Amino acid sequence: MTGLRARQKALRHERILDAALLLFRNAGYDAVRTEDIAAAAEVSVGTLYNYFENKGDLLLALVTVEVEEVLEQGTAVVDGPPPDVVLALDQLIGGYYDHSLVYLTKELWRTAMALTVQAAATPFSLRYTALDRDLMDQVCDLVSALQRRGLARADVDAQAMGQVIFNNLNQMFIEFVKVEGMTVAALKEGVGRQNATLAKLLALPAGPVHPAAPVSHAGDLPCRTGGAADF
Amino acid sequence: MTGLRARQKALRHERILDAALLLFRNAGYDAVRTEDIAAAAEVSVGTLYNYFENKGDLLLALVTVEVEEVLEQGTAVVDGPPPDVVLALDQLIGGYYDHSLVYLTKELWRTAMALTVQAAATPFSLRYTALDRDLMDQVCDLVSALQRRGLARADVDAQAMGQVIFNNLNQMFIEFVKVEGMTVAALKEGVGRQNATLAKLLALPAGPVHPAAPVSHAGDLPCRTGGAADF
DNA sequence: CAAAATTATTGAATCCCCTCAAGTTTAAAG
DNA sequence: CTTTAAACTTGAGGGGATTCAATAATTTTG
Repeated sequence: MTGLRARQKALRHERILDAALLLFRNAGYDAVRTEDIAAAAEVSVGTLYNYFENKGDLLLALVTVEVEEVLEQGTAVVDGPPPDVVLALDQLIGGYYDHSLVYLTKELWRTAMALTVQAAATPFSLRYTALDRDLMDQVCDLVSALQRRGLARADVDAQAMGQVIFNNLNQMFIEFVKVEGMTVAALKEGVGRQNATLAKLLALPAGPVHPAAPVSHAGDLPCRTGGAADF
Repeated sequence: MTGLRARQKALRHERILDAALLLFRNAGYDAVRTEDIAAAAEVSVGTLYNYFENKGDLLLALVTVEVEEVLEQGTAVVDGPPPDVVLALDQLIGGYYDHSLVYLTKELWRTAMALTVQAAATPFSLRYTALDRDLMDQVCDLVSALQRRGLARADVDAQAMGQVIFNNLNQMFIEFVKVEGMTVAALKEGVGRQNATLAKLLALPAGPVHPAAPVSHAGDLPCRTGGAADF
């Protein structure tokens, strides 16, 4: 069986995360002191910093759980999208948005997104950035899938289009969490209008397409986004 | 002539901003203490807080200057865009990007963008949000202008398309400032590829367009973005 | 099983942002 | 030119995140 030390470590780790989530949700990120979290988790402040780099990293650990679930949920849509560009985008992106407030509040999202922009390289900040990349790839994959099924123009760079769609939905989400009063429905409506505009352009031309310059697909491989870090 | 008090106030205000910019640029935002800024500006810490809400507000005051100049510079492109969608977008957006590192460093941009996401309602945070809105409107206006000149499909919602293009360029800028090693050229290349993809779809169809469902333009009025706050 | 080695925990001390009561300077009133 | 009022400046102190030297718990070794 696993050593005592390992078991205690896992227990403490979980107690800290649980305590942080509860306190953050109830009182808000800023109002919660590291001392409060430590007390609720029945450890000392020093121990808390043994498990997480800093207060922000603790929040990001919670956020990554949320994003992982969203990502998992999205695979179903990519694998079997509705037979329509608008519907497919609405379903994938709507799924993201619907899930976003299950664990976290807008205030926690604001703080988390702020942290990922500035915090250079804490473990969970890197993890979050990777997950963001995965989400973008998922959108790219959906565009590809729609093309393969003949539901969208094939002579379009699916990766570039996916990036645009993702960056837009991401930025719109930021606006959403910045405005306390805005509902998920309103967010969906705004993004829906933008996606409808793109979908219209992605629709197949009336006549049969002369297959000029179809973008190479590398078979059915999912499209991996060329990373900014590669530049 | 203006009273002594008013003159001293203006002087102090400027000294504080100058000192902050110099120190922030040289040492980085986090490494500079409010005490350092106060000392460099020859005021006390308390006075500094009489002029700005907090350390972040001081940075945002510097950022808004940058954005105001970018916005001003962009009007020329909207008023007389190059006769091609790709060129027009490259010129407007390239102008934004080229200007971005004149006063500020990537680190300062990261901090500033993080602040605008979380800081609900300090004076300069609101000011920055408004400027961001103006930038988005400028992109929308450019799309409109291209349509009016017959350079882009008229049956496209210019506002929605402008929002998408802006959100994308904005998000790409965030990625740019997150990666220290990435050059402006690399940023432009990435966004250029995305915009080229959109531009291709925006191009006029080969034959004469049957004017089905042209989006109403409300004359030549610039398009004001429906605000998130309106929901 | 006791001693040594390793790994974790602890909380007092440090650092920095920001506040506010007391003091100072400028302007207005008499 | 005083006196009074208004506006502004000041810096010590409060509060919270983070560190680290001392201490304790667990594991390994002989």
